[in-house]
Amino acid sequence: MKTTKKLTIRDIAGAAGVSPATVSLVLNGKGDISGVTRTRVLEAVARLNYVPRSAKGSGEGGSETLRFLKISKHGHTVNRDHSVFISDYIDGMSAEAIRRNYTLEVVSFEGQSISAIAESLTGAPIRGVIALGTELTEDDIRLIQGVGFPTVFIDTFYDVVDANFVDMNNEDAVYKVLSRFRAHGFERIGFVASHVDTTNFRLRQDAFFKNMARLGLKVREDDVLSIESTHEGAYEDTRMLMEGGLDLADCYFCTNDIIAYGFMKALKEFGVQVPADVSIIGFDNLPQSATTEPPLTTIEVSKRKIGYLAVTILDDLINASENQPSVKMLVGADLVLRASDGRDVPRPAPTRLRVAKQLPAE
Amino acid sequence: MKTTKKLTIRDIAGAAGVSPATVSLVLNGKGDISGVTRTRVLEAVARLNYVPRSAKGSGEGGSETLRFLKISKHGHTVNRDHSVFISDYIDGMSAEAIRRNYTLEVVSFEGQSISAIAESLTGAPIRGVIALGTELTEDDIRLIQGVGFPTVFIDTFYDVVDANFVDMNNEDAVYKVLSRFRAHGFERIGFVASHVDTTNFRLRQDAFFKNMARLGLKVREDDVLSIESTHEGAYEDTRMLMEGGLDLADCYFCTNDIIAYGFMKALKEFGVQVPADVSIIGFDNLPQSATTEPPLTTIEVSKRKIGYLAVTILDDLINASENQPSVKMLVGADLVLRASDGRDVPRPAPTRLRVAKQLPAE
DNA sequence: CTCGCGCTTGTTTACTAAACATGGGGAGGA
DNA sequence: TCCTCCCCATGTTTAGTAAACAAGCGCGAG
Repeated sequence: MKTTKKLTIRDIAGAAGVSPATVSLVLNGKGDISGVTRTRVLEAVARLNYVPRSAKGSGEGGSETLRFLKISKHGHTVNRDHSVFISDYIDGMSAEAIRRNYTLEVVSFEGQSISAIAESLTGAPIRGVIALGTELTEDDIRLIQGVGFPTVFIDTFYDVVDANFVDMNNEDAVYKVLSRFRAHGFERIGFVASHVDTTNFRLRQDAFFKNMARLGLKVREDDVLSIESTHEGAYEDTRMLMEGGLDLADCYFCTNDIIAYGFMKALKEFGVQVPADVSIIGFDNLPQSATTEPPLTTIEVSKRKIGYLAVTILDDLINASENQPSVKMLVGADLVLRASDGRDVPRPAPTRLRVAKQLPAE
Repeated sequence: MKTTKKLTIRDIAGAAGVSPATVSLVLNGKGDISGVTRTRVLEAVARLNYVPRSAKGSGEGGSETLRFLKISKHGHTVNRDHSVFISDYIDGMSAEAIRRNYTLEVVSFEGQSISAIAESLTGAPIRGVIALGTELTEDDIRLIQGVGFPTVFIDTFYDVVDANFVDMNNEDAVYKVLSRFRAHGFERIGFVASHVDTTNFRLRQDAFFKNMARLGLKVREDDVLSIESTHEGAYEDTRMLMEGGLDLADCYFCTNDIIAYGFMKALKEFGVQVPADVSIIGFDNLPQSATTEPPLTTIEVSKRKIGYLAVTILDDLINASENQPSVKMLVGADLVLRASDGRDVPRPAPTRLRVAKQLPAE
């Protein structure tokens, strides 16, 4: 007879209302267990403070663990405003990690040096690393990869760096934005850049110029603005620009949604109507973009897909029997149409003649 | 009441002594079914001559077939000289298709119009398409994709086209070539382009200029040559250039190995020593490159990996429950060092002063 | 104290119950 | 007679368990 002191998996099963086999499957991340049942089991484990009989000190399942490094060097882009997309990345990674019998652990770094981060990996009981590369430089990436674990970087992309990347396809996304503006017949297409230098912001700006050329559109130098990337900073910088007598373009593509919110807020205070006076398209489709005034047309990136593909590529690296060529993946994005880009609200600017262009098939 | 004439899966289940769900799993190759049980079910199916209600006339297993379109529009690059890399693509695709329970069928097209190719797909009993995109234009790609099957294009890559691609990373590969030449201290780095316009050739040429700039190297306009892309054509064109008094650069990166063979053969006939007088690096690592005189330093692309990844992405598309963002993948490559690039054979050109540059870590 | 055996604990395999999705057939209406 | 719509039969999928299996712990005997 077991004592009342020593818990077994059968006690957890009874407490959770499932079979012992199900508890085992949950604890080992195997089988097809629904989220509801999994939660119930894990709650029973926590409540009863169950420790498996064969538990190792702390190496529980460690040899099959993937570590996600959530790295925020300066917090300008990896911050609470963007926690929803970090969460989407994690959802995508977690689902696929579980499917492939890995445990995904998440380790956050805020302000730590990259060498400290690299050092935290040394000797860690993990099989591979997925690193959030938003705020990482090329050298950062080489340093993390130099630790020697199979590694995939997400939310960043560098040419000629021999590493594995999964990132959004900024170029294709910006092409969709600018095609949209061109379809509206806008001639002065502006861009709101960010003071902060991250890879994706830079890629987006490069894509702006490249696609303007590709679409046969001219860029006016003073239609390219640069403002702070926090909501408050974007708002203040835009106010200052407006106070400085900014001559508005027909429309602006903003580097990301946070910048677009601040930009729109300041425009509103100066009596500028969006999209009647100036159209705006953002990038990220944060949840708030559906509820801004007006709701923001924006680019939706499938962050879950990025997370999923990162685990796919990482698993290949882990299981490869020989040296693998690096793989760089770009995940496409969709334009989410809302009110801010001006489709249904004609621009009431009688002092300016708009030349109708041939509209691409839409 | 069902008649004795019309069998259902429930009759088979009864006859085999299993549940209808198990019969379904057996017939669809899913689930974890033991060999004993599977045999029992299949015997009952055969004995009772069961035909599923939704059976198509000749579609036995056909719905799980992937079709590889081997498309040669003009044969300048998709030809016998390159059959080894087509074969590598197929090997990679085939192994992964089998692993995912697909049949890979290969259909060759030589000189046919793209609309005829698209038409051959209409109504075909297949689940998805992988198309060799080497000689395809953007419009070709849109036409094939317009048929409506899940489709992945390999050996090509287009920005802003909303399609799925798996291609070699030309930019990273060319960076390795030029880094190598720079490491040798070469100042006049030449490029041998191809008369034929395919995406990869164009990407390779773009990458040449881009990486020369990135590495702080100057391009001399007359060091960029353009010759025919067949072995014979490359040889003749080079002979003509030499007869026209070509002033040779220190080294040349050739668009592909076939071009490099013809180029080297003609140089040899004019008494030019490779790599003593001029160094050469090719691209593709065809088997012959190991046995040329001298053996050719070249770029090795893992074509099997490309084939493998194409099936991976295609399977995701086929199984997706909702519209998927396009995915564009670039597979890295390795520089295969042989004799042709001049590492161990100093250039005996006393009439020209070579300025030593600081060598990057190698 | 050590060794061997039996039993407990946890895991895995292979199947099914039940829910879900699809399409065929029948009935009704034009 | 033909066409359309709705319902139900058929087949598939999801998620859980029974039962078999594997490993190791604990207890008893020498």
